[in-house]
This record gives sequence, structure tokens and C-alpha cells, in this order.
Amino acid sequence: MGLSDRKKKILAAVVDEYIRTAEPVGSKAIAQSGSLNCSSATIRNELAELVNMGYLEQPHTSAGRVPTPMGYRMYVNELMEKQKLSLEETEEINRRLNLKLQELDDTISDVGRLASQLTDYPALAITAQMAVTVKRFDLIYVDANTFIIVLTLSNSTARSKLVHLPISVDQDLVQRLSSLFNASFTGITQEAVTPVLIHSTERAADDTMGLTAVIAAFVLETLHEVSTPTAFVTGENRLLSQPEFRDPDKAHKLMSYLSGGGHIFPPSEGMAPGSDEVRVLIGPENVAEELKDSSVVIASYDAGDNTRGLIGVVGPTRMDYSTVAAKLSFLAAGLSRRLGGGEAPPEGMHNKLIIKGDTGNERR
Amino acid sequence: MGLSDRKKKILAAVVDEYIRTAEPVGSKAIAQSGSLNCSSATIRNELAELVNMGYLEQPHTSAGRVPTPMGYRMYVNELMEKQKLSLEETEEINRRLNLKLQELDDTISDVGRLASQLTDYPALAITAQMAVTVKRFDLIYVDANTFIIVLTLSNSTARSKLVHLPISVDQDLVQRLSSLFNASFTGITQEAVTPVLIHSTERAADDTMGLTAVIAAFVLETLHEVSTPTAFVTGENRLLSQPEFRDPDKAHKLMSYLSGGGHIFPPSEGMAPGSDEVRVLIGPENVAEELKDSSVVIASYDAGDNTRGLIGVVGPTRMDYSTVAAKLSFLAAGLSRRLGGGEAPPEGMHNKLIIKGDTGNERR
DNA sequence: ATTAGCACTCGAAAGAAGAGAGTGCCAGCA
DNA sequence: TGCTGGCACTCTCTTCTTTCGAGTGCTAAT
Repeated sequence: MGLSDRKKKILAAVVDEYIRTAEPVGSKAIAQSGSLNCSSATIRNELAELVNMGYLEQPHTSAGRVPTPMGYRMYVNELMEKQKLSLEETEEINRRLNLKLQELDDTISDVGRLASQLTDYPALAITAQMAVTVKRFDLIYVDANTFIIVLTLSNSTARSKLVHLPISVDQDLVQRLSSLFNASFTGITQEAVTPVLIHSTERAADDTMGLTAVIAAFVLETLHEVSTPTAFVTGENRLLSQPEFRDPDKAHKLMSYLSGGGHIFPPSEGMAPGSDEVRVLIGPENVAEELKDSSVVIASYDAGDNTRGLIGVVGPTRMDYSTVAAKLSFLAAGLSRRLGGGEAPPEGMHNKLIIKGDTGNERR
Repeated sequence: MGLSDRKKKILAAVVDEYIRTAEPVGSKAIAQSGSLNCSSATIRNELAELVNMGYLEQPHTSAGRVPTPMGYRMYVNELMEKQKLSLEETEEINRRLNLKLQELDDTISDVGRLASQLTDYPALAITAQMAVTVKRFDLIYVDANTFIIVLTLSNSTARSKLVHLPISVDQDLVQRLSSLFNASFTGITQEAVTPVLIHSTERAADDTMGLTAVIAAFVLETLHEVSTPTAFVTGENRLLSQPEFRDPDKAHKLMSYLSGGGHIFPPSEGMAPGSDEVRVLIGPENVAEELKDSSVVIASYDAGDNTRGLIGVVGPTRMDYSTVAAKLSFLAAGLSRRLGGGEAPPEGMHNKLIIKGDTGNERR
């Protein structure tokens, strides 16, 4: 059942005002805020109905109205006017985007930082990796007790590990293992690294010292680590400037949840490919208990290498959805433009780079 | 002028108790807390004198006493008993240290996280790099509009950058530049990259397209970035569990200062080489305005590659100095043992690794 | 249907009173 | 001289009460 036009206007006014002031808004305030040509009494009646319908609620009998999650949902879906960013804002974002991307090719946590600064809410950035495989395998013999495993991954990064052994191994074995792993562990996903495969490799290499197991463990560990999307949270402290988090306990709870890199996003029901989609999760719509009275706004972008990145912002349900959505959307679009595209440049670059030997040059 | 033995005992008792409870401590509490065989009246007299001498202060006339920064200083320097960690605690630290260091060779931010978890205070981790130079120089030609700069640095990491040009360059020029840079830009520090040097290289390479400048800029930028110690802050949210930060504004101020990776440590008057030294900065002893009523405990460790790392913890002046110092000291020692030493293994590893081509495998 | 008016409700802010913790000081005792 | 018990005093913190006012719901009039 639809809302009357006037109810919509009133609801929008309540949400707008509440977002602005964080105080329950009364009938008088709405009546005066123009755009409605009727008295506060009329508005009171409408408000009462909106409360009945579940879009608003009253903290107590003689207070103004506050939007319910359902009210916010209606606001986000139909009511709010899509905010246009000012020229200055878009320029600012582009400028910083260029800056960031120049110095650190693809470091997702910096994208988060940027989002947080732009919106003044805590932000999270995660890259939802596709299934990653090992593309190339190197074992570097250092000395009798030391060798290095280098994995070049399908997502155009490399991982390495120094292995220190209590016993001596000869260079031959290392060489053998290197070829064998290169032959049978490349191109396969985490799940395909089975005990059977490991065991057969071990026998083929004539490895009596358990090196195979060590290497395989590293492969598994790495694949797991890389395919598990990890979230970077930045700007948690910005929560503290929100009135709803003046209670340190509340703030603390949410902040430590965030710091834990909590599983904020809904069981990644893959965001639509179009990078301008912005998703809003309001209060109880969040799965995590800790987020039940916060809201999350997420945008998705094409991060190249067949990877989509997610970038989001967390705040109180009384969040400035319209501005935040606009900013995130613009940011995501900018990122897609710069990082993604699947054309030659980034792809080619990384390949070359790997072939030549070097990759990731940042620290975590 | 020294403090009488009894005064010392009393001061220690006040600090201990205040650290424990965060409440001003009264004469009665001290009298009862054993170890002093005198009445509260006597203690009151002593307390009054300690206030006069500047070691203690009273929030108001009829409240207990609270240590001043000077009082804490005395406590830290002479009074506090060096805490011994329990076997469990040391084992816990070692266990996690092993765990961490296994997966991520030398990632300093994780060390910070560990410190924060152990102490339950926000922690910072920085590596104070020695002067870094470029050890080796590669230019990789990708296509006419694209090449990659790869710098292998003296601190055993590599940095790379993809350069996209609006104009076409031929492979020869890239090759020429590669050799030239390799010849004249290696082994020199940031300061030695002068305009003169850049200009002469440009002429030598017969570069009319400004590539030299681009590359040189990247060298400078990278050297700068690497030699500038950057701080990683973790666990800011733990501040919120401290009673002194129940005021959101206070908390917010400090937290955003910390998040800014603030220049927390004193103008690195290089910590003593011995890795068990732990330095304590109490309240106003800190240079940063924002830290004037917080304390910082820092330990230094040998991070290998001629690098010393600093690891520190921030908290209210009412900080559990003794436990924190013990934990940090133990942690730093453990890190030194594992990372440092200057012996073959780690050093050798990194060299080999670079020669073979790969390095840093983490993201920031 | 809309509006003006009015009595009513309920939270927040302001004020008042009481309790309690801790002090300073004095007088007596070793 | 140094320590102790005692006592009056101070000052904050808590609790209770009161007041104030914003905002409501309802009713009667337009």
C-alpha cells in the first residue's frame, strides 16, 4: 500500500531533519520547514498515522518522532533526493584518488582511508578475491639449512617464505621439488591441494625429510589467506563524533567489532556488476549483532585482475545516506575507471613484473 | 634531596593503588595495605609533605591523593618493582610471536597488534630505518607507452612503479636509462639525488622526453618514503576501556591524533642498542601536545638489516608501567632474537631473494 | 478535510538535602 | 621529637524534588 504524497513529504522531512540534528523532530518544525502548506495540527495527525504504519516512532509520549529502520528504508528507496556532489567535491575526490593511486598502485586500505576521510565515518575496504591459484613456483636454495619458497599467484602478487631447517638438505632435492611443484601445484585452487596430491609429490621427489609437507602447507596457507577476503577498517575514531556514540561502552563495542575486521558485509551475494550500485543496509538488516543499530553503505568497484573491491562506510542509522551514497558511488566509479577495465595496461604490467621477478612492494 | 624510606614506601603505595583503582587514594587505604606499621594520621602527615614536594596532588581538598607526573617518574625510576612475567605469559608471547613471524616475515604492524593485545593499550610500531639507498635498478619495458621502474633497496625490500606515458618511447631509451640509473643512482642516499645529477643523466641518456625526471622523482619519493619512519597504530579502541577516556571528546582527540600516525616518539634520540632498555615518557614529558596527559612506553628491538624497530604503547598516565614495561621488554627481546642478530640466515635470505628477483610480499 | 486552542504528559534541567570520604590539626602519649 | 587517636570541617557525589517546556492528542469550529 502506498503512502499519500503528503505523507511521503512529511516522512522525508522528518528523516532529513533528524539526520541533520539527531533530535526527535516535532510537528511544528516540519510545518515551518516550508514545502508543506498546512498547520502543525494536520501534520500531527499524519505523524500519528505514520507511527501506526511503522515508519516512525516516539521515544516517549511527549517527544518528537524518530524514523524507524523501516522509515529509513522507505527514505532510501524512494524519498531521498539523489545528492549531486558539488564540483569542488568531485574534484577533491579525483585529486586524492590520483594522488593515492600514483604512490601505491592498488593498496586497498588506502582506499578505505580515503572513503573515511571523505564521509567522516569509519570505512572498510575489502577486496573480494576470485579463487586464486598459484601461477608459478620457485624454490630458492640459500644454504644447506635454508631455502625460500616463492609463489606467484594468479591475482598478480607474489608471496614468499624463508624456511629454516634443523637438518641439511642438498640442492638437488630443492631443485627437484621446485620442478615438481611447478608442474603439479600451479593453476589449482585451494581445494585441489589434497593430501593425496601432497603425498604423491613427496614420493615423486624422493623426499624423506618432510620438505614437501612444509611447502604444501605454505601453499595452502597462502591460498587461504589470499582468497579469504580481509577487511581493512580505518577511521574508527570518527564514530566518536557521532552523538549516538557518546556512550563510550556503545562506541567501544562497535569499534572493537570493527577493528576485528568483522564480517560486516552480507554473505557476499555478489554485488551487481554495474559499479554505480550502492547498497544500503539499515540497522537490523545487518547480519552481525553488533551492527543491529548501525547502518552500512557499500559500493563495489572493479579492481582489475578479475577482482571486485568493496568499499563501505559504517555509521549510526541516522546516517547521511544521500551524501554518503553519492560520495561512495563516485569514489567507486573513479576506482573502477582507474584500476579496472580488464584492458592491457594493468594486466600486462603485472605479468611482466612477475616474469621479471618482482611484485608487491608494500608492507601490510 | 632524597626521600625518606617511608616516604618512598608511601609514594609507591599511592601509585600502585591509584594504578589499580583509578580513584584518588586516601590515607586510610594506605595504612591498611600492610607494609607500613603506622596509623593513618602519620601517613596523612607524610602525604601532605609529598604534596608539598610535588610528587602528589589532591583533586580537591577532601579527596585522596593522586600522583603527579613527577610522582610517576619517581615511581618508574626507583620505586616500582620490576615485574616478572609469569611462565604462562612468556609462553603466550613466544607462542604468538612464533605464529606471527612464521606467516609474515617482518610485518611491523602485526607486531604492534600483538603488543596492543598483550597490554590492552593502543600500540604503535615503527621501524626507524637507517639511511636507505638504492641497491639495484631495473627498468622493464612493457610497451611503447608503458614501463616499470623497479628499485631494489639496501634495506632488502623492493619498490616498483608502473609508468604510463602519453607518448611513445622506444625500447632503446629505456634500456639506456636503465643502465645509467644503475650506474649512478645506486648506493646513494636521498640527499645525493641532486638536480645536477638528474640533469647530467638526462643528457647522457639523450632523453628528450622527460623520462629521467619521472624516474628520478620516483627514486626520491621512494627513498623518502622508506627512510621516513612511519608508525602503525593498532588497538586505538582499547583506550575507551580506560576510565580516563570515558569522556568521548578526550578519547576522540587522542585517538585521531594516534590514527594520524602522529609523531609520538621523541626526536629519535636513538634508543640505546641494548634491546632490553625500555623507555617511559610520562605525561608532559611527551613532546606532542595531544600526549601531554598520556604516557608512552617504548621498547626497541633489532629488526635485522641494520634496522632498529620501535614498539610502544600509549595509555593514561595512570598506566600499569611495571607490567607494560615487562611485556614490551620481553616482546622486544623476542623480536630481536628472531629478526636481528646480523648473522647469516636472515641477511643471506634477503640477499638471495633479491638476486633471484622477489621481495616484499605483503600489502600495506 | 483542516485548523486553532487547550489540557495533559513526560523527560530534562535546576535546585536542595544528605551522606560519606578524607583532610588538617590538636592534644596526649612514648 | 615523633606517633597516634580524635574531632570538626570541607567538598564532592548521590538522590530526591521541583520546575519548565516541548510536544502531543483531542475537540470544536471553520
